[in-house]
Amino acid sequence: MPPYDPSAFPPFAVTVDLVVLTVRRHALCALAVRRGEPPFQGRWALPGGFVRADEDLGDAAARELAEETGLHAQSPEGPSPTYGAHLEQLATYGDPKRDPRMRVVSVAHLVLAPDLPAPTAGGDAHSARWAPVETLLEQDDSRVREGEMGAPLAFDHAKILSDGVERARSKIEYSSLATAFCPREFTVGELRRVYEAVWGVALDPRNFHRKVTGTPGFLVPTGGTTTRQGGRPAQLFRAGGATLLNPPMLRPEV
Amino acid sequence: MPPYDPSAFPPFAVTVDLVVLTVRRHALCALAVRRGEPPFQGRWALPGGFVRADEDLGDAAARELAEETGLHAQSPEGPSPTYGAHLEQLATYGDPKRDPRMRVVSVAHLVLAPDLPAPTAGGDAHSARWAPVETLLEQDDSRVREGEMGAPLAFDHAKILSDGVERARSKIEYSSLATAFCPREFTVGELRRVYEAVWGVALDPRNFHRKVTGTPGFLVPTGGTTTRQGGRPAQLFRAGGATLLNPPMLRPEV
DNA sequence: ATCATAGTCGTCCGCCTGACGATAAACAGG
DNA sequence: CCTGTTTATCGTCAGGCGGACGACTATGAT
Repeated sequence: MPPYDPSAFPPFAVTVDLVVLTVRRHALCALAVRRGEPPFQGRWALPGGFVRADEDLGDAAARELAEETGLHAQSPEGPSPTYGAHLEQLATYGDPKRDPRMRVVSVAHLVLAPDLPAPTAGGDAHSARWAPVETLLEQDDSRVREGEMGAPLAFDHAKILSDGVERARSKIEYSSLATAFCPREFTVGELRRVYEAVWGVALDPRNFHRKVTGTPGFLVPTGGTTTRQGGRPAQLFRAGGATLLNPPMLRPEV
Repeated sequence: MPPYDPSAFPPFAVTVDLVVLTVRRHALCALAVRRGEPPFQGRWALPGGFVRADEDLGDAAARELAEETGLHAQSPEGPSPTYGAHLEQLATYGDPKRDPRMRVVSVAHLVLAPDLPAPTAGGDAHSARWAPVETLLEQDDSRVREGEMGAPLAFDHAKILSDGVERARSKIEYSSLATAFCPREFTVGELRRVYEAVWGVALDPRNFHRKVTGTPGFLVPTGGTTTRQGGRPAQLFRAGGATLLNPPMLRPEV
């Protein structure tokens, strides 16, 4: 079987970009890296890179994630033996003008990770940091301010980040994915603060407690307790086997 | 700004594949085309083709859709002036071995269309037909039978079709997308048959009627009635402005 | 000892849904 | 014309779940 005539189709570069989300200090944060070369030199961007010649898309995303954060990605099917982050494909962005240099199609992936100490400056990223998603998104192109994080994200990364945040917000409604933001063992209150940070709302602690402990397979108690949040000791839980929440967790109106 | 060194990244071909779903004779059906050339010559596959050099991904999907079916795709943002089908990006498939000829990344799109007369044999597809999704999916690789539709779909198209069907099944739960399967004006019973075909279940006509007519913005009455389904005349409705159903339509257990 | 903080259990009420009876309006056939 | 069949539409009732909120518990801080 002869290979395609290379002139019969347009050549593309294919990259993966990562929306890595975590909850830090009651705020939903995303990982951003500072670009060290044109275009958009000095601007913040989502981590990412080229897909290698013999690499699947998910593998490329997991490799970039490990290079940027040291996180071991957890494949969607079956939990991996080591504790890691949730990784799933988000969407693909292929506007012909999204990269001024050439035609680049980017397959964006969404990563939900527990709070990490600090981004490792390893890899080819010159610097990396966690930033609240509102900070990264509020910079619209009309008013580019100077300062710490004053310019909008490079390329179409604001759109990608926005899509990733929206996916996370809706997905924790009907799945147990919010536990991906928590450490291996966590309390009901810690899980509630995840929902509050991702949705940007306040939830009633009593109704939340009733809901999550009453959903079969969502949480399994480990037997231990902790007082790391202050107050009365709270039971520790681990994520249960259930992945779908039925009925879903209801996001409060407006 | 210098362009990339073409040797600095691997070359990819980028295609779009379409999962075009409709409801025909109480069954969820997908559009399949017969391949006229290797690989998988003579086998059924999803319609699709190369993305052009200066074409966005959604535009390529809409173009392929028009070539295969004559359908005018309705962009996600804002209904287009002419009546058309719903089109959205589904997922991207990039296994290095998914096409034996070369590295091909396929951005699959999902199309929900009302019942069409018959697929137009135009375009480069040698033949096209609607087939129930179970027929297309039940052929596993272990037992390739002869006959009308006896072989599994080409490439990884069974996986793509399966993902598209799953997306459609879950999306009609919490959105008004089921109306995309209906003609411009339709009855509550016709809409119910859409849900029954997509989910493969029987729904209570009275509870369904109460639910859909009680959800604000889902349906707007046109004033007319029809007896095309037999029995007592039924009110005609058009899809309302609401896109999200809150609370969602509940899919019966098991 | 007192207060602040966080966690956990219970109660009440309204809304939604599933199950299902009853009526209405067409058509087919005798 | 009458009757049976089909589909549409309206009502009723009970159970479940979620929002609002009171009450109590168990820590650490002052």
